[in-house]
Amino acid sequence: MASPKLNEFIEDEQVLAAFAKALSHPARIAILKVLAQKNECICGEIVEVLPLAQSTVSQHLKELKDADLIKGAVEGPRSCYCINWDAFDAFNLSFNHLFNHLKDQQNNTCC
Amino acid sequence: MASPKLNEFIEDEQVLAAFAKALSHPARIAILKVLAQKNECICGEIVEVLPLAQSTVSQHLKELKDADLIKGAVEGPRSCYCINWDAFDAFNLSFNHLFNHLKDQQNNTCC
DNA sequence: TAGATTCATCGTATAAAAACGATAAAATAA
DNA sequence: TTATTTTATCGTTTTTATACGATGAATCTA
Repeated sequence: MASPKLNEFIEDEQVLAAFAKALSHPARIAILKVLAQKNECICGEIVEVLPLAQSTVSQHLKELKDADLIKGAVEGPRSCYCINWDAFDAFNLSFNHLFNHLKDQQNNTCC
Repeated sequence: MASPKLNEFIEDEQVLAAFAKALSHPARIAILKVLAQKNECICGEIVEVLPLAQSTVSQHLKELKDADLIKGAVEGPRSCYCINWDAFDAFNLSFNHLFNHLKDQQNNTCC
């Protein structure tokens, strides 16, 4: 009965929603900030600065990776992560498109 | 055990995450588009163009309202909704700040 | 080789989100 | 006044998200 009907919305809206979902938890925003600041870093460094268990951080990293916002590379026993700027720019563009699209029709005479 | 630790992140990240969460479902993005296009409209008009039940649409409207992205006014037996442009602009600004903040530190030499 | 590090994944528990039908409240229309 | 319209809310079900500890695989170090 509670089957998500995401597929019944248009592609564009699904893509944007997926991006927004990736940013919908403060831990994931914090992770992006850390990655931007350090340029690249391993999972353990992120765990150090977040109030979350290692397994939880790893899960958040996976979600960011699934959303294509970050890249990960195995380096020996470690995993090195960094922001995927190309995808990031594309998403930023999509967002600006939505904002501009909405603003284009702005009309302050509403209820 | 799964108690959300949202409060342990900084205010700024929480605000952004809450905004992103409001946009994290295609139905809510679609609703914003309809509102922008029609400038204002009642719940029933939105229900007509979405593949969701009235109660579900009402729920999504409530979430957008809780996030302060839209305003609602009772008009007799109907509810008229429209975009809250002030809050919307503020959120857009916050998002751009995040994007710019991250981009400022961009350095393509990563793993 | 043996022990230590690092991290992804599994299992599990709890909370939140998503969806619907039914219903009640409010206002309009007959 | 009675019936109709409109929509928010309640109750419920299903799915997804969040969080943690434990474990195993991979690599490094002693």
